[in-house]
Amino acid sequence: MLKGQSRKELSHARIVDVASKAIRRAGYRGIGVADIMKEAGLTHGGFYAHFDSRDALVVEAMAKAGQENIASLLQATERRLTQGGTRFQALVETYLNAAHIERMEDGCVIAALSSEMTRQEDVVREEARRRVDAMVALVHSALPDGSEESEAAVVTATMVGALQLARTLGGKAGIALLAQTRRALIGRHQHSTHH
Amino acid sequence: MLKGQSRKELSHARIVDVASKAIRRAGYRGIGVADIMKEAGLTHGGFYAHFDSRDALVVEAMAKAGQENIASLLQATERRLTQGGTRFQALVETYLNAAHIERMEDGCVIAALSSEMTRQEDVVREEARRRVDAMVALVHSALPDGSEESEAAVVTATMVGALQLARTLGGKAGIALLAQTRRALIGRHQHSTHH
DNA sequence: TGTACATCAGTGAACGCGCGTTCACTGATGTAC
DNA sequence: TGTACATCAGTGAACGCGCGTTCACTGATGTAC
Repeated sequence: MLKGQSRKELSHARIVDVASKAIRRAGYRGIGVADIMKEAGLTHGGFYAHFDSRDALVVEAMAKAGQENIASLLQATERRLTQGGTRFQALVETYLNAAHIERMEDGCVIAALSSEMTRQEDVVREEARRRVDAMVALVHSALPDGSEESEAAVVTATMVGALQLARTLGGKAGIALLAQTRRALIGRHQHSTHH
Repeated sequence: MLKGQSRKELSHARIVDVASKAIRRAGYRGIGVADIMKEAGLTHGGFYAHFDSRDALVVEAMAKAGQENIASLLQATERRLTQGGTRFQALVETYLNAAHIERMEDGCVIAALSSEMTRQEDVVREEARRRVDAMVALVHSALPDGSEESEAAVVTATMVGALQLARTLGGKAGIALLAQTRRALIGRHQHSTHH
């Protein structure tokens, strides 16, 4: 057997992938072990050969979701950059895009889960913290050189909060909130190149 | 019987009060009907004489929590105003106070539940929308005359997002994020009196 | 003022269901010789 | 190359538990006369 990944590793990756979408769509407790296994083409009995507990899967699923988020934000930002504007502007326009209101399962894991994070077991909370740190670092990297990390944290909080409220409001009000938040963030940071 | 509230009304109010704290502490699904009734000094069997369903209680609990939030923000803002500063500054300093990180059960119902709101049944989502609208209106009323409601919505999103991330980060990082967000919001809006 | 009855608020057992977890087993894959 | 055996990944029934909801019943409160 010389394949890059064993059969078990492939199954494992499929389960984590399904779970990373499930927790974003339905929340930490919104989908059960049996459903996740089924969606991954397996039966629930085999679950504990892959994970010590449901929470162990949740941790891996959050990590996967966060890494996907960062990768696709970087990629979309790069694409948008070719159309002019600053890197920060491109990031904000990608994250606060109206399309991000729907398809939560492919969206930001922090926006999907943040108000539930403090209520999770320690291992899960720790991963949540890592996700927030990684997102802040990404925003920081898009801000002009010399910007403070704390500034990136405020921007992150604004984007996450706006996306959540836009989802709750829904419809035109939601889209309008995202648009207004984009304008506010971009307007505010366009002159900050001389930091 | 000439009391202002009947025995049943008193029980009802107690149940709603317990639930309004429970959902903020533990989330929409974090506490069961039986526990809520017990905490209100009753047994679970009587629940359905008060509410058509668990969700019906959740709606009332959210409304209660939101009204309490607004009342106590107004009160605390007023108190802080006597020490100088603008009304907006007083509101931001109240909401983004380090004390708000803990004691979630007495804190902002939106920050406690926002990422779960989109996943609830319609009646609950509708109440969630009302809570967001009410909070935006409160922020709007604290901004200088002539400010746009959309500006208030962005501020609300920023405060809610910052509080959630601060809770997730915890410790010094959380407190620092709140402080930084306070500074950002207040600095940005202190010159906007001439709107 | 007292008795008889009706209504009301709450009790506690029971229901059906879904969930996380365990475990004895099976069929497929890989290894020894 | 072929046979015998060991390991591995996954199966499916079963467990204990907690939850929302229902319901027959009880004790207290209020009303009629």
